[in-house]
Amino acid sequence: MTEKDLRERIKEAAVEHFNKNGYHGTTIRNIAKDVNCSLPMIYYYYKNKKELFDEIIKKEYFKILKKQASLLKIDNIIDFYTKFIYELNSLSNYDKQVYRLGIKVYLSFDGDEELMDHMDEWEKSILPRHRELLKPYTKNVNNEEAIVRTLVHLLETMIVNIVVKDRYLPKDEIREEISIVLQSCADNS
Amino acid sequence: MTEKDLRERIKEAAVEHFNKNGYHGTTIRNIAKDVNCSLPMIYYYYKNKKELFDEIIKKEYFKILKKQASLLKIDNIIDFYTKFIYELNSLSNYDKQVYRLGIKVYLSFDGDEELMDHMDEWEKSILPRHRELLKPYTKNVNNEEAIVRTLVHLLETMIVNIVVKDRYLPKDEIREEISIVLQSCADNS
DNA sequence: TTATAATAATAACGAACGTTAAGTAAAGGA
DNA sequence: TCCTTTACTTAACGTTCGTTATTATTATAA
Repeated sequence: MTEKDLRERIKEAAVEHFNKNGYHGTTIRNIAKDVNCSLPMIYYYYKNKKELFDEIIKKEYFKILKKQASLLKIDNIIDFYTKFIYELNSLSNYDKQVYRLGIKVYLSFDGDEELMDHMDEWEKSILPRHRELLKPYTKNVNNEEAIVRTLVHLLETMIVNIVVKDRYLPKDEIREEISIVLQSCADNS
Repeated sequence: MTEKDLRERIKEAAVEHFNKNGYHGTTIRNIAKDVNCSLPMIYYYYKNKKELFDEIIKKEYFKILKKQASLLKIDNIIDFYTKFIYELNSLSNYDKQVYRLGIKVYLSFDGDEELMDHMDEWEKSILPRHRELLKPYTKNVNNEEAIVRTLVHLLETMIVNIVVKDRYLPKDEIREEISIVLQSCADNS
């Protein structure tokens, strides 16, 4: 009911609606009804519908990505990646929905080109980051690049399964799959 | 201009619009403008917007999936999966867009629950089908299930890359990644 | 030729959309 | 006390949406 409160509640309801019905399927009226406020209050806190959507992607989504990326404490590389994926399972419902929305924009299923460009920047940093992480373990291997690519591809699918399809992935299944890809260099760890 | 023609042209324009703007972002008026016909002509051939969308998914999308699935002519398993993915690159533009739309529904990014259920049926058949395909090659291996799962996950990402993100995946990159996952049982081939 | 069916367009319907103008209620500082 | 700012509502705006009633044109078959 008080100041900051309502603004936040609007954003949370917006995430839910954008998630369920997409940008065009979401109406300001439905959001207002959900948070039990009048329609113009949304325009009181956000310039318009697009700004509300953009704030969710640009602030909330990237906040989650960066938090995930800062989890770096590696001893065993397979443990690390297993944990990296497994912890997505226990993301809060809100974070999961924001993540889902972000993936939707990333796959150009929603949002606009400007947001897409924003994401491309991030994506370009993914492969090099994992290559760096894996460097100590791939130095005795001749297909380093392919292994990094395969791993990143595998991680992507698991992320989609957990976040987008909202499935629970057991820790040992995650570990098994990562091990299969990294088995050729895991001996060096 | 003649009978069957217009109906088909409407569907093709619809695929493009649903793809670009989602179900709610697509308007009958825009489709009509694209095919250069009057607005009610779309209602002449399709009951309403939803039926137009449903026909694309239920008929066109599954047609593509089934065509893909019938490609079974295996001698070498890695060759087979490489070809299976590689040929997605040369899908026609229309087929690619339909495929993309289907994935969108499959990820519950568009469409409704009824369509989702339709897809779940199909998805349940995927893992067993690949397990069957791989059976001759995994009999001397103790983690058969994990390998099948990993492979299917990897295939999914590659499909998304080609069809959804519209990227070209070179044949040798595809083969490399599949080989990494299947290396433990490829010796038996 | 005439009747019938298929293919098309014009114009409009009510409903819902994003957005805003105008005003109210409460709170805080001068 | 009065004034300004903040938080909020009612009511409406212009537009666009999905959809349809009505009518015109063309093709086919009798």
